[in-house]
Amino acid sequence: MVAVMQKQQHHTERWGDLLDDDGCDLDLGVLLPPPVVAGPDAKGIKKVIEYRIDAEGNKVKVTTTKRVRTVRRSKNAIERRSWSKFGDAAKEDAESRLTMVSTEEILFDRTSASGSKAEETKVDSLVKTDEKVGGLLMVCRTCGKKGDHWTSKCPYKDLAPQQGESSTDRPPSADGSATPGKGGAYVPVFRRSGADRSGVDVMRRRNDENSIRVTNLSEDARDPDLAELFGQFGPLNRVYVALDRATGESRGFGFVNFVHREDGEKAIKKLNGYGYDNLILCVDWAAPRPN
DNA sequence: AATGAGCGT
Repeated sequence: MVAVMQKQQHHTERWGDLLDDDGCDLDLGVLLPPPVVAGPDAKGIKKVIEYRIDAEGNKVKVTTTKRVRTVRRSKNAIERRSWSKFGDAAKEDAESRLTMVSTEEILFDRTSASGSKAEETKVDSLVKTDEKVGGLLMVCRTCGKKGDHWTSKCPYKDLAPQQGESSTDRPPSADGSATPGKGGAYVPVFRRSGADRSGVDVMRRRNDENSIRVTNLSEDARDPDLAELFGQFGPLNRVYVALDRATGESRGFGFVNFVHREDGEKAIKKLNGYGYDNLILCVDWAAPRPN
């Protein structure tokens, strides 16, 4: 709300006279009283009293009253202030070193990914050789099928026990073919005699379910940084910052897998929109990983 | 603006 409170007597000087040669109104400040600022008070009301010259050259007192936007922090932002420090800030005496003015010249150009054609061709031929050999040797350790798929591609691989567990249940048969059950029907490892059938410890599923995607990561945030930041909410299965394979630079996003989904929920609520390094994190559930 | 690796009988 701007109100012209009071017109004072007609000023004899004209705009042109008040301006210097460049048209700058440098002299105005001298001719007019300085503005007076009051508040904002408890209700956020701020008053400014200033003097101006209006279009007709009249000296005018202007009182401006407005409600000033109070600095409103999100509940999360307030709560974050009570967090214990992590990263560099956790180090003793770090406070004074965290923020500094750099005199370095900083270039923002990014080098393009390198990799020569010659190398690629070489790798290609190696892969072909491998496949020839692999075609003969490829026997899935989980289901015993030959020449069909690698162990890691086995449709039963998610049900396979952890390495070193119950693998002694059934030594490989003499002919080298692994683990067909009695009568020839396939018996998954976890159902074979002596195996723990509780389905709790033995079934090792790769848990990609509680996977969270973090984008807008700063260039120098790495796995341990994510682990530290997200680990505050609960145990993690995995932390991964996507790197450019050629340059090793961070691609600015990453993933975090929580053991418990609720912890993931909390992390998203608290960290989405959270400023980390110089950027505002974007945190949400990740889309399932493609094959 | 943006959705992840590698191991290899």
